Amino acid sequence: MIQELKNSYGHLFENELLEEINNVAMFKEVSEGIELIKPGSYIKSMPLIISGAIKILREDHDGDELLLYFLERGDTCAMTLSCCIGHHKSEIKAIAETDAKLIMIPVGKMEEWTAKYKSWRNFVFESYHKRLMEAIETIDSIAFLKMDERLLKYLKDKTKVNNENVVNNTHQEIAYDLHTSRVVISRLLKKLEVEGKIKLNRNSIEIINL
Amino acid sequence: MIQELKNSYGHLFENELLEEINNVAMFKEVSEGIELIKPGSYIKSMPLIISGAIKILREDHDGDELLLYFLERGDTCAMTLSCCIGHHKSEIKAIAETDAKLIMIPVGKMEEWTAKYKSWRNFVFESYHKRLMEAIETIDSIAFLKMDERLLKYLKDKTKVNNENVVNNTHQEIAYDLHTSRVVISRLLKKLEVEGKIKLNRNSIEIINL
DNA sequence: TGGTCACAGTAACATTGGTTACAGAGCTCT
DNA sequence: AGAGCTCTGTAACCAATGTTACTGTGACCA
Repeated sequence: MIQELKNSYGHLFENELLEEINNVAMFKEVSEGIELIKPGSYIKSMPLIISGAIKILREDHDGDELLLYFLERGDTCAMTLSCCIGHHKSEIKAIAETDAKLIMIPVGKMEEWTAKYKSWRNFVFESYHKRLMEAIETIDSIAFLKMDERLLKYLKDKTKVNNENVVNNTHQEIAYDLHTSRVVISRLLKKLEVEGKIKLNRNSIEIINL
Repeated sequence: MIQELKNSYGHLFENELLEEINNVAMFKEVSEGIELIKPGSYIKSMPLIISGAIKILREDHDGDELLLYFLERGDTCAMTLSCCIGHHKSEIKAIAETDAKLIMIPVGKMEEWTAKYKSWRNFVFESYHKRLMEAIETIDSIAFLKMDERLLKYLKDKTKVNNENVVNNTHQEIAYDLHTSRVVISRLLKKLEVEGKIKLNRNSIEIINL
């Protein structure tokens, strides 16, 4: 584990902290589609992402959902952070977007490291900042963009986190993430295909030129 | 200053920290409508709110804006926090919603106190958590609610932070906060008046029963 | 090979929200 | 009182998005 840890977090943490993490943390591999966090649950450990991507969703009382953002290598979940520290319930849902490798850190250590390591404090603050900015960026998208622009942004984000130019999703799945209906997505995707920006196939979308 | 500080933050911080704050911080009074933070600016001190309310807005490239949330007594600005610590630019706009009293803490002390005082760390983390939750609540509103419900929520929030059952705003001002048009707001307000929930006057809205 | 199923395409329509235009009402200043 | 201003009410219309319903098609399986 120590090697993977160093690859992803070596530039952030001093050796002593890396050692500590290596001693107490648990390595975890998850497959695409696995639900990592359920809304309303309490969380006992905090994930550092080594590889892969996690998608973070918000769910309303009717079970409607909306994609908030993706987490990637070097990221951690700010919601988990504050749940661990403040002992709040999770307010979000996390699903493995791809197969992913995680390092799970027990809650107890976090408070201790926050006092002890400046690099850890910086990491935690930086994580909060990034997540807050992502949430605000999501607000921008919903408030200021029309659905066609949101869809474009979605496709771009997807290709980025998946690191390939094919999006393997049905129109219905995309509709859930953007909190709209399947028909709307089909309509807009068709338009993008006519414009030559994408190529539509069953269960997948090939990105030509966004 | 020390007395007002103790009234608002005495339950959060130990005496030693309160003393330190008292020594280095600057007391500041602002009038309603004053712009405290401009988007794109760098921030050199962090405000603790003693009284009054601050409204936090997001602005897009065209100057369109959207209300994110209000800050009240006991709150601080998470954006300022991360700007100070991470030396990022401000991504938001802050305007005094009412006359307000603030205590301004110089950036330099924050890092120091984070290492030194557990209560300060908790305060900072708790602030981040609250702001992240407020941002997500805003996402909920935009994504899941229709304009009439958003307007209702807005009126409720307003009466809460202003602590009175009259909202002193024009329809145009409300429209800006909710990022819609004046006509839409007038239309919906009229509907609420017909339903007996509010009473409309020039430049103000009396809340009867939301 | 035919049945079944999930997925995608499309039309027709409903609803919400945004736009334009104009009239009237209240305030302020002279 | 009258001019000029801002604010509000309302109608008519338009655009974007959501809904319903139906069709076709590829994939898979018995």
